[in-house]
Amino acid sequence: MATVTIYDVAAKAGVSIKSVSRVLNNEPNVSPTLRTKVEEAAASLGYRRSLSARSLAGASSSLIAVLVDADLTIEHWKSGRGSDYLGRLEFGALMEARQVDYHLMIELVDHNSPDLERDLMALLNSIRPEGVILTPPNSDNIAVMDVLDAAGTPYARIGPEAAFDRGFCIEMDERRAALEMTRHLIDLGHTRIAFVTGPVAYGASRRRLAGYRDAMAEAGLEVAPAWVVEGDFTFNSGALAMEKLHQTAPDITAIFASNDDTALGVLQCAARLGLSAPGDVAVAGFDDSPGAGFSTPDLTTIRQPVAEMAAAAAQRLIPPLRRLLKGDANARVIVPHDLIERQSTAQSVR
Amino acid sequence: MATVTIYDVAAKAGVSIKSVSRVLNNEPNVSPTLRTKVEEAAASLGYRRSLSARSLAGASSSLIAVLVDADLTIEHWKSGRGSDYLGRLEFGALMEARQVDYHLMIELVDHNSPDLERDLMALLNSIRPEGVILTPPNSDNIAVMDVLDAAGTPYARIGPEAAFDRGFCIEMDERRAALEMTRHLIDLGHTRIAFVTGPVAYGASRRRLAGYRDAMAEAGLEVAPAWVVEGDFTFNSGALAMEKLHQTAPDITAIFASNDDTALGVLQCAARLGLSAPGDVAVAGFDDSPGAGFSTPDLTTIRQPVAEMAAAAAQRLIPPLRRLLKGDANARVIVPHDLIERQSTAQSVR
DNA sequence: CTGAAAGCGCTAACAG
DNA sequence: CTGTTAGCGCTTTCAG
Repeated sequence: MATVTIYDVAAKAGVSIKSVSRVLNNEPNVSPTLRTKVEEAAASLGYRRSLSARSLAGASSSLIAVLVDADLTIEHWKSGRGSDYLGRLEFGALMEARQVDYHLMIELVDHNSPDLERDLMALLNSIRPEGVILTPPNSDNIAVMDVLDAAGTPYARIGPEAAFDRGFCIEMDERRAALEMTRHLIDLGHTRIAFVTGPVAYGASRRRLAGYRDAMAEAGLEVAPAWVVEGDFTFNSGALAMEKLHQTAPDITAIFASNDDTALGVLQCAARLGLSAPGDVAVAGFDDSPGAGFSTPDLTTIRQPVAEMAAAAAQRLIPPLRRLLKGDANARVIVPHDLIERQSTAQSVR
Repeated sequence: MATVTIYDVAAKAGVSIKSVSRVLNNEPNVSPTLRTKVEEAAASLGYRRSLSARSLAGASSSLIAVLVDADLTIEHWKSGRGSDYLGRLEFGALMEARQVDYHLMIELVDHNSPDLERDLMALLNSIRPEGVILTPPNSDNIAVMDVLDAAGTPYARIGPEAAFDRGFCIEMDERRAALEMTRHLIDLGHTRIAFVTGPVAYGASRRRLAGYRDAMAEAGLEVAPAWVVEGDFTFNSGALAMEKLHQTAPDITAIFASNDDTALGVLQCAARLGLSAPGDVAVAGFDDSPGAGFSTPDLTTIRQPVAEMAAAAAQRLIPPLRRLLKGDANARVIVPHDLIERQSTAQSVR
């Protein structure tokens, strides 16, 4: 396992190490002959540049760091609310990164740790990533962005809520998606459509609610106050909302919940109340979380394009990829979503 | 953003860089005074060693690579069968790694690419990880293990199927878990219990089936041939199995499916056939995938301790952590699982 | 117990 | 177009 170094390649090709370096980095001023010689030597030796040497010598570290929130992850488990969000995110970023030999490093941060800034600074100091991908809730963490800006490290924020002038913002149009889903229900013949919100503190909740209202207004449908019930993105809150709606607005024919967990709760409670879905009440969710496809009935929902968002982030953070984007590398990107139609909204209203 | 180097710390502490290095690496022969001085200087400067410099100078790279299969991930999405497996795995490894300032790198590999060996070798050459975590199906990829062995890079295999003498094997006792689940059904009063298998090619499938048979035998219950139906870990195969069982073995009172997706399919088909669960038929799954907690009824299942397995892997791969393990660092680890009792097996047989 | 010197593999600046 | 010379920040010799 003798390590193959640039010297070995240079020796084999009969040139200087600088020439090898030039070829490897696609620098100008290299004769085709030399290029060929070097490439052949490198290939035959199975040579690969050492990341650390490169990084130490001042070139790119070829590293993208993904900052994942520890608290949120733990909370998700405890509440039994896991998702493949992270897996999809990483995959999307990785598919881009691997093309140009970049690597992905996953780091845990506590978004409300008092040492956050010190820790983050230390992290940057120690691994020197070329770019950082911020996942919620760190996508909106001012302290994190400040440290990153101070370090001069570019960052992409997945699903940011505000301050859209900082970093690269990679989003989906949640308001629009909620509008489309509501419109979908209206097209199915529903007119009395209830909405279960998420926690008011979340911008996503507010945007989804706004989209619902947009669609209703657009169709000239009034929204009775009783139709909008507060939830908190959990299964339980969905069940409670269903119960409440059953009492205060029994004449509704469709319920649009702010996320899938909530919608699943609605579904379960409806069954308990003897209401069939979609027969008595159509139900729609948001996120396309795992499980949405396996409920009875399976859930009509909006698929968040997580992998695509991560890919867009990677394209903006990795210089060789950004160059390919040319002028399209806007700082704010809206990635298209999908409406996935399943059984929970299957038939039109009787 | 002037980078803080070991020289800055040495200057501030009034010692040589070698002394700083000694303190940082917990080397012997350091006077307490010196140690304190250095530690204070380092802390006040917010100093953090550069990973690349350390790695280049021949010390540990402080890197653990996680090899994730690209094909499998893509396939999971297409089939709508996402899970939080990867998220849990990374979290478990990260919680250990961060304690000793190790980092996690995620790499995609195609387990059946023809260039697998070349690519992997190049990867090792370029990032020089201290250890590698192999996730299925690469946990059993001989070619991968050969490359790793040749490079002298330690590796931990999550959920290996065979060749238990290679690398660190981190497993759960699937046979035992299946036995316990079956026993649980028997304790509930069931005697006619069906089993839906996974794909025969998977060792996990075979072990789960064996556990089922163990428990039945142990209770002196015979297994009618019609009770064991072949599935393939998908939702659809569960629905098909339920249909088949309804025709060929209508008198069964419980169904144990090899994984949650399959169990969810069973559940849905049962509902379609007018069978209530758990009233007419109790249903149990395996994996505790997201969604298992949100079905109607929610699913009794076995929780795979993925995070714990990853933690065990990290402990064995990261030298400073392994030292803490002392003699307990066996090459083969069985991590305890949990049986999660939910509504789908709620009441005992009528 | 402590320090000075050498060099890991690479790129950057400066020559030719 | 190509090569030489210094380092990057650290750990490892090897001397005190």
